[in-house]
Parts: sequence; structure tokens; C-alpha cells
Amino acid sequence: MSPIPSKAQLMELLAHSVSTHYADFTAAAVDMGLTPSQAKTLTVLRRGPASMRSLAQTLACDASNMTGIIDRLEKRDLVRREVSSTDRRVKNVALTEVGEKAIDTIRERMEQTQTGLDQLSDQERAELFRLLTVVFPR
Amino acid sequence: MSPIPSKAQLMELLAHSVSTHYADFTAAAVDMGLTPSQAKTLTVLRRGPASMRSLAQTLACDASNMTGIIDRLEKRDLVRREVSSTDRRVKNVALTEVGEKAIDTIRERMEQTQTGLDQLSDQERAELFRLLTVVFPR
DNA sequence: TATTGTTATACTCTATAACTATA
DNA sequence: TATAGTTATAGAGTATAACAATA
Repeated sequence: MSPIPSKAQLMELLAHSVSTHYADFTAAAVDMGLTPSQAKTLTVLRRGPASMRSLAQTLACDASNMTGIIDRLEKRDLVRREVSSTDRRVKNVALTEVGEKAIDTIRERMEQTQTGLDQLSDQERAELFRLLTVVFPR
Repeated sequence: MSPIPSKAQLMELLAHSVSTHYADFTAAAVDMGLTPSQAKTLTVLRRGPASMRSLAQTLACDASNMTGIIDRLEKRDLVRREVSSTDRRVKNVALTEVGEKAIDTIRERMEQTQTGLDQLSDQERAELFRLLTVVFPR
């Protein structure tokens, strides 16, 4: 019974949703004294250690940028660099315990912020999950 | 019949969706020789002229930043500043014709990129629209 | 006095190019 | 030679503080 939105309308809503989510993430990061890029880096590292190169690829930036970002995170003891045991050119970056706590705090902040999700029924959550998976496949 | 995702899973998918969309937008902007902030500014101005102050508020940045961003857009004739006729302190920023074309091109690029939307039925589009409106109310 | 926009400053992010050390 | 990481550089975004013009 709900009216069918045009592709343009849906794209506009999508843009609004993205802006809101991104602003929330940025605010949570800034409250922890982190820049968005630094917080994104911690988020990626949450899945496990990664080389400088693969980090740059995941974050869609040039590899040279990672040096400064990791430098600043390392200076605050949020991550550490470890020379790979199999290829001495490679440096693997891993979260420290402090870094894990920091990114967990940001995640908790995001959970508290995304109150809209709590207004969905289980069925609606499952449906939103399915639809987003179609629109943004992994 | 679909399994019900946890809030954490849904938030992770949401983050992935946001990243993908943001990366697409950035790529479209860069192809037009624009930075993300510049392209976002044009997007906001598409709704109509706005003062420097309100632009900063909408873009969630300090007002002092707008000066440089608008300077660079104006230098390329994408926007123009006009002193308000009712308050001479205020400068209203408006898209030029060139600016309108630029942001339209980016929008078209985004439409071509968001191919996932084309895989939804009308009913699914309406449902996604409804669910996103609940999660990210205006 | 308060507000708008700007300037000055310092830090961060970003891409490009050149370098080093390893492979 | 090729690749991983770094450095140097220049341009852009960002917040803070201070300022001139206007309300």
C-alpha cells in the first residue's frame, strides 16, 4: 500500500542515511580524540592484523598515507607495528589492548546512537538486512 | 524464513553499505576534479542558495572552513557569492549553471553505479524506503 | 552586544614522486 | 626487477582564536 519511490528518491534517502551514519561515526571518533581516518583504521584492524599495504587498499587511499596515520596511532599506543617473520619488507599492524578498548567504545557509542534500529521488529530487521545485502553485496 | 540478524550484524552491514556508497560518491567527485567536501557542498546547494553559516551547519564543519571551500568552487565558476539584500553581513551562495551541470553529472554517475537498486522489485524498493525512513528519520 | 564572514595558525589527510631495503 | 614501506612535497580539509563589518 506504500507508494513506490522513484530511484532518485531512494538514492536521496540513501544519501541522507549515509550522511547521518557518517556524522555519527565521526562524532564518536572525535569524542575519543580520533580523526575519522584513524577510527576507520582501528575498525579495519578489529578483524585482525594487516600489512600497511592491505590497510591502504581497504581504506582506499595511497599507501604513503598509512605511514602518518599509523605513526600517530602508534604514538598513542593504540596499534603496534611488527615486522613480518616471512617477508622482512612487510610490517603487520595490530591493535594493542588500548586500541581494542578504544574501538569498542566507539562501537558502543554507535549502538546507543542508532536508536532507529530498535524500532524495527525482528522481521523488519531481517528484511532490511536482506535488502541491504542485495543493494550493497560483499 | 530468513534468519534474524543481531543488532551488531545489522550495524556491521550498515557500516559496509555506508563505506561503499561513500567510496562511490568520492570516486564520482574525483572524476569531476572535485574533493568530497566540494561535491557535498554542491549537493547541498542543489536544494537552493544558502548562507555560509547555514552551509557550515549542514556540512557539520566550522564556519571558517567554508571560506576556503567556497573560494575554490567560486574560482572555478561552480558557485557564486551574493551579498544578502536584507542583511549585509550575510553572503548567499548559489550554484552557477556550470555548477548545476557538475552536480548533475555526479548524480548520473551515482545512478549508474548503484546497480544494486535495479535488482529490487517495486515492492522491495518501497519497503527499503520505509525501513530506512524509520532508521534514519529526517 | 551579538552575529556573519574572514583571516591566521596548526594539525591532519591526501596523492605524487623519489628513495631504501628487501625479495 | 619488482614490491613494501618510507620520505618529501604540495594542496585541501579541519578546529580554534581573533578580527572587521554589520545588526
